Amino acid sequence: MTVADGGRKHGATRVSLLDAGLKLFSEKGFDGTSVMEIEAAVGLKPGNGSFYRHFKTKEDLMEAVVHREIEKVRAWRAGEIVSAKGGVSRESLKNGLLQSLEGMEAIKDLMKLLAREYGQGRFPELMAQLKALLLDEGLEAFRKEYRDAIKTGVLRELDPRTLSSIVISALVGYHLSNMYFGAEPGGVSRETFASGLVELMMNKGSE
Amino acid sequence: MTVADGGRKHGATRVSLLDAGLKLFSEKGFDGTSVMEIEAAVGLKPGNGSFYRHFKTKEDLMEAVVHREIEKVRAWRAGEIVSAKGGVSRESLKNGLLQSLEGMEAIKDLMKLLAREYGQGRFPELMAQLKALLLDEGLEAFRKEYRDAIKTGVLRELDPRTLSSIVISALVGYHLSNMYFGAEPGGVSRETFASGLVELMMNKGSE
DNA sequence: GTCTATAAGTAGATAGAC
DNA sequence: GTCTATCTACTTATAGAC
Repeated sequence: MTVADGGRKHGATRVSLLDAGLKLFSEKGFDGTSVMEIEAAVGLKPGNGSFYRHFKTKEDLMEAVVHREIEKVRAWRAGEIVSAKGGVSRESLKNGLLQSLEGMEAIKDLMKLLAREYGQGRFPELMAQLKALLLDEGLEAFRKEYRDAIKTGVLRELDPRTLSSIVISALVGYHLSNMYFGAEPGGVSRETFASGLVELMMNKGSE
Repeated sequence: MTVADGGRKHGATRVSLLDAGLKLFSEKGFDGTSVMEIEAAVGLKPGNGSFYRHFKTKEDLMEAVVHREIEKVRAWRAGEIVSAKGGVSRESLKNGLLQSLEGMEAIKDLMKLLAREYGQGRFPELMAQLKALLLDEGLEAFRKEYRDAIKTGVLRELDPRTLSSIVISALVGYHLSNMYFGAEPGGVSRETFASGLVELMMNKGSE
């Protein structure tokens, strides 16, 4: 047990419990998931409290689950700072949007968890962290990218903050609709959605 | 008890229970809300089961709550079919968007409830109804409105279905961000958001 | 229509054998 | 690190007095 990993305990069962926790909490909610179910999901005899050899409480598991997912997102973000140098094009914009949608897809369960538990008053610090990570940081990244592109006349003349807000809202809305209802809004595919959004963002003559 | 109201029972306590149910279920979830809490919220002595003189089960209250809210939405929609005749303008578009945002604001609790309980497997018919009401019908209304405006060259040349999907996704994303995080995405006000979105939708020279 | 009282079940959590 | 057994608290729901 090193200092660097903050006292993380190893063990396959612990990892399985984290996996099962993420899945069950996001599907059925924190309250809706019993420790018995979690035990059963990882092959432990349910109702015997073997769970408590790995986590102090159910809340404890919740925190560990979210922290692990947050680290995953941070790692993904770190490898993602490529930021198309050499100007903004239809293709680079579209790719950026699709990448964001894929990023959200990758943390589907985390987003579901957030949507389900946020505002309940429980885990306030955890949820604040998630909000900053998913909304604030994402918005800031878009804003920077669009600011310059607007100056060059490639993108429509619009306050970069407003444009970023619209774009990220559209992406989040599209993703959530997919996530919750299992269907693309209006049957519009990811590709078409991204292309259409790029079309709206760009000035007509621009390439 | 008339036939027309489907056997609705009158009584102030029942109405209070519906109000408290909507509030508590949307805030803390169905599982996270106990019958005791609901009783306490309406001034009944908690834990004595007086609740059960009004509703057969807790599930029963949930269904009654959602049905009442659905009726509210339908009534609101019915009075809403004004649909700016005489062409689409910047102002009429913006007003339409703002009206949609206000509509979502008005059913905030219902949307929160939907987000929290949908996909949990419980109340599947109820949730399917909500989805159709909020997403499908809203999208169809937008699509019809935009179809003609695109033909006249006022709006950008884009498949009406795609445009509707983008617009409704943006509105939903913006609203959810407000709802969950208590802050406008990027600090962009409703007015600015709607204006910006209209700007993106319209052709540059159009009025 | 609200109260007292309570039944029956299930939740989170612990002690200790193996 | 999993199992048996159990404690305590809380939940939904009911029976019956007023």
